[in-house]
Amino acid sequence: MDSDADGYTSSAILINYLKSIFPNINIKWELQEGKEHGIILDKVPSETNLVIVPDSGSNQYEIHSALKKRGIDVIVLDHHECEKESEDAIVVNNQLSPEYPNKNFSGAGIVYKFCKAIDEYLGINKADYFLDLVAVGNIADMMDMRELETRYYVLKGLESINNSFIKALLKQQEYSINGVVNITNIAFYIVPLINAAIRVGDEEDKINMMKSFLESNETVYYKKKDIDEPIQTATARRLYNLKNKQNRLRDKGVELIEKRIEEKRLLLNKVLIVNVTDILDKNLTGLVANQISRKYKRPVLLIRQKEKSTIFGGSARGYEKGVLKDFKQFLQDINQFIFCEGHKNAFGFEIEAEKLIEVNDIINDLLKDVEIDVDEYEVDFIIPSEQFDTQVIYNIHKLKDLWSNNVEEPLIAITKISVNKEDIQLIGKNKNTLKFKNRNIDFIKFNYSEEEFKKVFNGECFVMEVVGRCSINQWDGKEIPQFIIEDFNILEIKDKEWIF
DNA sequence: ACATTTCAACGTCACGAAAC
DNA sequence: GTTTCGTGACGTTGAAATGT
Repeated sequence: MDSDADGYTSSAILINYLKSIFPNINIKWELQEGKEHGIILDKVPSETNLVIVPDSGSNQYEIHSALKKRGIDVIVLDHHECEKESEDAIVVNNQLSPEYPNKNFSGAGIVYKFCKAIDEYLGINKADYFLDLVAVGNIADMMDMRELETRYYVLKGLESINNSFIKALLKQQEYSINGVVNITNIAFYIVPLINAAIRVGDEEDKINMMKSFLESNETVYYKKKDIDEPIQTATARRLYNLKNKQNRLRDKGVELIEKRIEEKRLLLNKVLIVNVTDILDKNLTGLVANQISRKYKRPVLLIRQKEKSTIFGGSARGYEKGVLKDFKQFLQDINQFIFCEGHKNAFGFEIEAEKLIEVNDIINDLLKDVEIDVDEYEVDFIIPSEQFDTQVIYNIHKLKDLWSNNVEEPLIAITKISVNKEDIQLIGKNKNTLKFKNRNIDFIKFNYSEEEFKKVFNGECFVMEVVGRCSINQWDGKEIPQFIIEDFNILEIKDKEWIF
């Protein structure tokens, strides 16, 4: 099984399902150690009858043939693109089938469909019980949620969480999740825990995670409280701590890279290209790249020399708020990379070492007239403040369970807001939350420092435009509609404006 | 989410007893 | 008299737990 969240969930669906209908079935599972995918030939035990590969393995043609020669059947349950259908394995892959229109269904989804087919064959209905795992797998694998079938199963899965480990993870995060099990909360508070275990956990952590997904009824001694607790509870807590550990490691990495950027004066470039060979853990490259691009407000390429070769590989991040909205396309158009694969603003790449300097020059030339670190927002709605009311907020909030990958919560610009100085304040324990009221709606901006406040709000009345998102603040049993500011602009400073 | 508090592990240093 | 070894106090560090 693959070592990513979709790999874990798809394998768990398969094993849990098979065990539920064939209680005496003998299943052995094997974890992939690194980022490799598919079957490892040497790890297939000699007495094996059947190998099933969830979430990968479509293109392991030679391995399929080798296993076939040993008299072992292979079933591939995959959603990754590949050249052709293997002749020596049974391949279930939505990308290969012209008959099956849904190309945005992850490994967990394909495994579910496979179980559904067994259901039909046996005249039973057991696969649906595992839709919670289907949901987590598809959310984790960033499937396009505009795909109606995928979204249907995801929402259905989240309606009833059956898996004891997902339950334990939700319990661990109950403070943040606040009882709302929707796509956003799974994506922000559950999936990152699984990913943290995969990135910075050790072998034992990963095995415990899989056991937990497999509904193991093992208990673990919890020394601090002197009790035995279910492995699911212990693992959920462990993953939470691993997430903290990951954050610390990430921040340490960011510090090192920042130092390098300064020493090498890399900010003179429009796109940051930083060599991180030997100074940054491989598993953290993407996370660190995120932080760096956010901090310096520009796209970043963290590169690393591939062992014993002249090729550099690495992790790229676009600056989403910036002028370049599709960094991958931008780099592909330069035509110098061996490949760029992944999402628009988060992807991996490889390039010949000798081309790096040239690429840097090309980028600087292409962007020579562009101010790279300026924020530019693509908003979904522009609403003049006099048309903005609480009804808008309620209407958007009603849809909160739909927000997901490619179905993002709308980003809204409110224009022509006029506020008097005395209606603007810094609140909170740390005095770092900006708040003002306009036409009876609270506008909030988090993390706004006192010195910034003094510098910017220097005058009597301010005309501004803001971009941000609608939300409803639930506090003390009350629901208060509010607008969370992401960024704002002051257009004009005037004398005080009287309402009457 | 993030800050703060608590806990556990580790290294090191000093001291003294035992070994040489 | 010198070296080695073990022990325990102490401080440092990072992990884990808790609190809001």
